[in-house]
Amino acid sequence: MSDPDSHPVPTRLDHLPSFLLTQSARHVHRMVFDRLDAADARGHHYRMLAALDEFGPSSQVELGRRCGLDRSDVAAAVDALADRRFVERTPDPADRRRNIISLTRRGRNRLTLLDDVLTTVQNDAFAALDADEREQLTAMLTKVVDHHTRAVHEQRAIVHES
Amino acid sequence: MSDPDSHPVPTRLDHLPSFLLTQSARHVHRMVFDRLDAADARGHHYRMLAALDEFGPSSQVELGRRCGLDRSDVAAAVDALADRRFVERTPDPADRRRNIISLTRRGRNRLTLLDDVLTTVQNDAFAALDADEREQLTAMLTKVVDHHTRAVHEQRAIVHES
DNA sequence: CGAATTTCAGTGGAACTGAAATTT
DNA sequence: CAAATTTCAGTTACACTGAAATTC
Repeated sequence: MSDPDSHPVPTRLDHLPSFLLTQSARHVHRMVFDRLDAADARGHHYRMLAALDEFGPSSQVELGRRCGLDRSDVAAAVDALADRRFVERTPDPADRRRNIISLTRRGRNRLTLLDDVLTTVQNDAFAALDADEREQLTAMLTKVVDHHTRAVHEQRAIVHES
Repeated sequence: MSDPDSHPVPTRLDHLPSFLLTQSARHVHRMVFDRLDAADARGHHYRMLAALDEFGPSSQVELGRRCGLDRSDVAAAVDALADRRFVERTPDPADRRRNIISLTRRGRNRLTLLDDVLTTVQNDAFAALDADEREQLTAMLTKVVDHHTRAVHEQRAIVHES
């Protein structure tokens, strides 16, 4: 009671995957956030730059889907990156509803810098795990994410059939 | 382009543990949230009831530490549970700064109900993993969480030494 | 005095909803 | 007409900060 460091977690929670997942995500997210913040960046900045680098110029919805950003938040995120000349936003001549977002040279350099930041923070955030364990972890988290993504697809397919 | 279901994730992110962790936590959290919402509950309600059930009556800070709730959010959470008679808040006669939070019989029943909800949703949220994989996952997430918790302790110890 | 507990007011990132305007 | 894209205004759960009041 008098020891401020004694706060055992209820075993019920201690064995609850969803709780462990939420807690660890919180810790890791905070570390990532702090490091990116020190570099004047946000998590979705890195994600968007990475998506543009790998898949080339794309529309905003496409970009949002690729890096797990809500349709409605892409606009502001692109604004922030365009303000600093990391990306360019140009109207699509072939479909005038769309904007085409493309990576600039500055954006590519920025991505390289953030790559370093992210690599470093992974080592700190997952210092408790050795290389094997990290691979196991990513493998299982990948399964979880894929399963959910597939579920969303099926849901959408049902809607489309109606 | 025309296929709305084609939104591959950049491989850079696909292999980034922090990204996978955040994404899966988001999916799982949403499922848990929805089920609990249907039962008129929040995640921290379950956590608090579980902590009270396992460790017995405790102060609010203690409760917060045990279930990962910020000191400042415990008050409102206790309010919500006390309003529905799931917990009782009584001043501690031995230390009048403290409130003692204790589980009521209704609270215990509530916990039983939420136990069912949580067990069910785990099966859905982690349906992509078999029993072995789930154990591996929880084992590794436990390591990650413990490591971070320990880091926080050390930080506090340093502050205390000054 | 310092330290701990409760409490409140407020901040801020993040995910999301709904809807309007434009274009296909 | 319906459907897709961008955009904006607003909501909400959540984690957190800072500070006041009380008590040890």
